[in-house]
Parts: sequence; C-alpha cells; structure tokens
Amino acid sequence: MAVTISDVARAAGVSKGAVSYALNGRPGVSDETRLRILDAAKQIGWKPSYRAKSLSSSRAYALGLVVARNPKLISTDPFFPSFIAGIETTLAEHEYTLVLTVATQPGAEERGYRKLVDGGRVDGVILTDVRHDDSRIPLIQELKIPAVTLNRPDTGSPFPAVCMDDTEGISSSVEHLVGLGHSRIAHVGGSQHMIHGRSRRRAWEAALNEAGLKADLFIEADFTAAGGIAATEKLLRAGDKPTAIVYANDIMATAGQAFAQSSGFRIPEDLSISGYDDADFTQYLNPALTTVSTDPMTWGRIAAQVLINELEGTHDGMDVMLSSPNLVVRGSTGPCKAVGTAPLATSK
Amino acid sequence: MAVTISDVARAAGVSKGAVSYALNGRPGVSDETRLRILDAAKQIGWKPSYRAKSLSSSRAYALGLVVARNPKLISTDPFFPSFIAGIETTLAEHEYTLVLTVATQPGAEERGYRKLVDGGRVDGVILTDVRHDDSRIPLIQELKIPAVTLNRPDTGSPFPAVCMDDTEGISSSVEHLVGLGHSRIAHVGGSQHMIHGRSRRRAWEAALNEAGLKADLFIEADFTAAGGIAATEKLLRAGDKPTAIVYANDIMATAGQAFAQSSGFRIPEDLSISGYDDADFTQYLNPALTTVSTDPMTWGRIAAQVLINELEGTHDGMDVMLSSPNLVVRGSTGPCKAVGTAPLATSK
DNA sequence: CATCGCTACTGAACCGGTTAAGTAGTACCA
DNA sequence: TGGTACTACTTAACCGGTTCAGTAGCGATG
Repeated sequence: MAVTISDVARAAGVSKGAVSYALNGRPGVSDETRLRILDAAKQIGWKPSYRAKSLSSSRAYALGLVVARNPKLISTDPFFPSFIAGIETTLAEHEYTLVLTVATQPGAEERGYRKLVDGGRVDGVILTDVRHDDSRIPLIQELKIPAVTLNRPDTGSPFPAVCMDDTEGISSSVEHLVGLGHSRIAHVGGSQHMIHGRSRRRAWEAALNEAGLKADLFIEADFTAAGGIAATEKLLRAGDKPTAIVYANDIMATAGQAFAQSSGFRIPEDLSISGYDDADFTQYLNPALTTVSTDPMTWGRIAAQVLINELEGTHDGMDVMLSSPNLVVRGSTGPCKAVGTAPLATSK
Repeated sequence: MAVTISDVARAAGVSKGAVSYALNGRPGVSDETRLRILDAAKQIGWKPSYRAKSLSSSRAYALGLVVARNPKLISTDPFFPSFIAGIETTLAEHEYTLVLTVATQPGAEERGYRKLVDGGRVDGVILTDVRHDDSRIPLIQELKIPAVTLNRPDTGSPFPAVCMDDTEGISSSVEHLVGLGHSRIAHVGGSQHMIHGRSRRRAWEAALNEAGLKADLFIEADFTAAGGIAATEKLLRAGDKPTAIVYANDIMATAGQAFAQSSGFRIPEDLSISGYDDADFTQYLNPALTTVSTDPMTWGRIAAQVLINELEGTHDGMDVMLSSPNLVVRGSTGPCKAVGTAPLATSK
C-alpha cells in the first residue's frame, strides 16, 4: 500500500539491508551511497512504518499513562492536562507517543496496565497518584516493564522517581498563617492512602510543631469538593474552631471556602483559607485563593525524559528532585482577628 | 521472549495457522480442536502480540486525538479530561487504545497528526475544537485516514460528525434573562474562528431577535480568562451598559464575574452573568454560576463509537445528534433592577 | 469403485522493517 | 604473489501474527 523500504532500495539500486543501515546512520554504507539512499527515500516519499519497526525491534515506541479517577471528578483536577502537556513536550523530540488510559471503574486500573503492557503497546509506564503500599508497584514488577513514579513510593520501589517535595509549600503556608497571628490552624488533608495526602499532613504537623503549636485539628478528606465541604463543616461546628484552614488541594479549599461563606463566615476576616496546586480558577474566586503553585508541566516533561533515558539505558537510576513549589499569597488569608465570635459558634 | 502463537501450536499439536483460526473464531477448525487450542493458549499464558497483529493486519488498533492548546490554558478547560474519559469507556470494550498528542506550539498540530498517521500509529482520528474553514479537514483527507469531527465543520467535510447543538443552551440562557426583566443582554463570545464560537453567537442573536431585542452588545474574546476580563471591562465601561452578560464559556464568565465584582458591581443585583459548560468549580463561586450543563463524557463515548464503527464498516455515514445541554440556574443571575446606577457609570 | 464435495487442517508467503552472517572488491604488507 | 584486513555491500533469517493455496481424509453419490 504505502511506500516501503523495498521501494527505496529499488529506487536507489541497493538492497533492503543497505537502506536500513543508511537510514539509521549505521556504518556499513559509504557516504556516497547513503546520500543516494536518503535522496531516493525523500523523493518517493518514504515514511518508516512504525508497525514494522515495532515488530522487528520489539519496541513499541510509546509510553503509557493510566489515570485512575472517578468519572465525576476527572474534570475537576487541573493537574492532568498540564502534566500530559509536559510529557508531550518531551515526546515531541523523540519518536515516542503517549498511550493514555483512563480507568473510571474500580478494577479497571489493573486491566488498563495489562492492556497496555501485555500486548506490547508501550515500552514503559508513568505512575501518578502513588498510594500508600501501592499495589501497582508489584504489578508493574510482575509485568516486567520499566516505569517512573511521581514521588517515591513508601514501599520499596525499584523504579526511579521524579519528586516534587510538598513539604516546603505546606510549611510556607503554615508559616504565613502563623505570621498573620493564627494559632488554631487546621488541616483538611487528602486521602491518607495517597502518599501526597500523607506527606502534606506530615508537613503541616511539622510546621505547627516548629512554631510551638499543637497539630490537633486534622480531618482526613478525599481531595474532592464534597469531601472538602464535609470536613470544613465538621471543623467549623466544633467548639474549638480553627481560625485558619490549610487544605491539601485547591478543590477542597474552594469548596470549603464556598461552604464557609454560605455559613456566614467572612473570608479572610473570620477564617483564613489556603489551598494547594494553584489551579487557574483560584485567582477568580472571591476572595482569590492563597495557594501553592506547583508545576505539573515540568513534572511531566522530566518524568517522560527520565523514562526514555531508562529505556535507552542512559539513566543512572537515581531519583530526580524538582524544585519545590512556592506559596502564592492572595486574598483568602489575612490577619487573625476572630476568637469565638464566628457565626456557627453563636448559632450553636 | 514472550510466549507466541507457535508455542501454542506446539502445545496443542497443530499448525500456526490453525491456532490463528481458532483464536479468531474463524471456521476451519473443529470445535474439539478449537477448545484444545484455547486451553493450551490459556495454560501457557499466551497473550496476542499487538505489534505482530498490527503489522500483519495493517491496522494500528488505536485512535488518535490531537489537542491543540496553549500550555497556559491547557489546564483551565474541564472539557478534555471528561471527554477523554468518555472515549475510554468505549475503548475499554474494544481492543483499541487512545494515542494522545498535545500540540502546545503553533505548527505542532499538523506535525502531531502526521506523526500519528504517517507511521501508521492510529487507524482514525477525532477532531475537536473545529475551526472556521478548518485546515485540518483537507489535511486529514490528504492523509487518507478515517475521522470523526465534533460538530459539523462549516466547510464541506466528508467525515461523520457527532453534534451537540449549543443553540438551545444559549437560547435558554437568554430566555431566562429576558424572563427576569433584562433587555440589555450582552454576549462575550469565544473566538469566531471556532465554529462553537460562531454558533453560540448566532444563537444569542437569534434569541434576542426572538424576544424583540437588539443584539448589539457583542464582544469577541478568545475563551480565556484574560479575554473574558478584557471584554467585560469594555462592556461595563461603555455608556450603554448591559444588565446581563451571556458568556460563551465558564472560564470567561468566571473571570468576568470576578472582574465585575472587583469593580464594585454586585452580582446578580447590578449585573447578571451566565456561563457555558458547567465546569465543576462554577458551583463554588460566589455567587455560584448560572451556566449550561454539557456532557463531554457522552460526547467522547459516542465519538469513539462512531469512529470505530466507521473503521469496521458498520457506520452509515450519518451525523449523530446528541441531546442538547440544559441550563442550570444558580445565583449569578437575578431580576433586572439597575439602570444606569452601576458603579463604573457613576465613577465615570 | 471412481469421483465429487466437504471439512479440517498444513505449509508457506506475507506485512515492513532489523540484523547476523556471508561475500565481493580493494588495499596493504611481507 | 598470496595472505590478511578492511570496507561496502547482499542475502536471508527473523519478529509474531494473518491468510491464501494446497491437501489429506472421509462420507455421499451415481
């Protein structure tokens, strides 16, 4: 159907093998012949068949990404589009493509990895949203395929990790709030099954201890808006209310802020709020959200690069540390004023 | 390396050919032998090599999607994650995968399509964000590959389209506002290079005409937050201000609302605002955004289904019409009160 | 009993590349 | 002058499936 390497060989008056050597810049052909072959290939419009290449070289020339998300929540997270765009900036410079699978059903995640790996559709996979004691680590080992993880799993993982430390972002948030006079600083955490849920909680605890404050106002939520609302309600209905809440992501912070406002709290006068991620929409909230600006695009770019290096044997096996994200101060955090005069307290 | 069809043949005591027939449910093997082969395959853990299948059957078993977005804006649009999740629900039932390319640079879009198609990495492509006189239509025709478009392009397109009419959503918004007593209803449109930018504008015009009102307050923006703000500023600084603004998407509406508020307008007392898409975060704005609830997931599901039918020759070539999205009324729209008393007017 | 037709297979070519092994041709050197 | 070494190729096997052309075996048929 399309023009093949044999057509090029015929056009240049050489054998298939010579064409292959010439096209791949391998020794074994004279410069003169190489040029003739290259010309012929260009002239007759030859494009390498990735299928044939895949079969004969036993490589897929593709990386896999399996995104496990509840369909309802899939669009709320600004992380993935940027992250994928970052992966693409690396792939654009290589002959790799990205094969994406979205697992919306429980159990579909493992099927997704098997679908990609068993048939040989990808040469390596990128693991995001690493969980505590993540079952994907043994799975990927069983499937015998190279991988990179985003942050280092808490169980032994043989795969290189590309890490963005979230300790500093959370610490900065807490220090910022302490500086504003807050001493009752709560944390609405993400799922503690996720390692970033855990590390952010630990960072919050450490920062409070550092400041000589008790880290006792913690509620575990699930990174979703609904979870953020429920956690916020619980915190604000308690006798010993926080004057500031550090959320583990922007979705929860946004929903929590809206809930607090609808309950009569003024932000930041009655309650300061900070998020994490710096999702684009957070600057359009009223007030705009103080949050931590991560860089998913760089993360994707580097993760893809590390994985490709791994595939080509040029990675040193070391983890890569990305620079820490920065706190972005906006209107949702302010000086601590209120003590016990907040709306829900009086209505109780 | 891995277990091949020859291993299965040996284990079952038949030829490679017989195994292929048996595994594909083709005639030419007795039921007894078929079972024996299937058993053997399962026993020795055979998995079809997608690479070999691809080469011999000249099919990639993959669909392609090229997303062209500015990297800064890539994460703001809640459409793609849901849309892709929808595609996946269809693909999960077939032996197809999705190959995704993100084109962040101008010119990278065409390169993206060529990368996917030339090497035979995909069997068909899905075209989103169709533009006026879209250059991708002739490109895809030149590349000779099946495709589906989201909505029907305004130039002749030989490809089936999966359409979600946005007329009704915009009409409902305008009627809702007219019902609230508004007569100066502006439209901040998306780029008029995009067909959905155009159709939403036309729907707004038609609805105003229907109500006997003049459709003269139109500003073309670009679907981005910055564009929404600029357009809003222009509208609100004019002598003959609108009392309501219908935005072509949620991003612009959100940014516009935040700008109007920071300029002293109360929403909805001084200005009513409606968006389009029903992005998740819109319900957490203050006030929550009145918007039009689309269903990107269904759109993705059906688009993938149509494309696969096309590839398998079972599509009738007709466009598919999805049901129209519905208006979701929230707090950002309210009765028309203000006439000339709004902040920017007095400050002028 | 030879022939036909059918089922149930086998064998080999093929998809389009890569690559190991083999072979001309030339240059160099003792 | 013959042997070695090297370059510049060619040939053919191979990757793991699909598929077409044969063919063996068997029952039915005239």
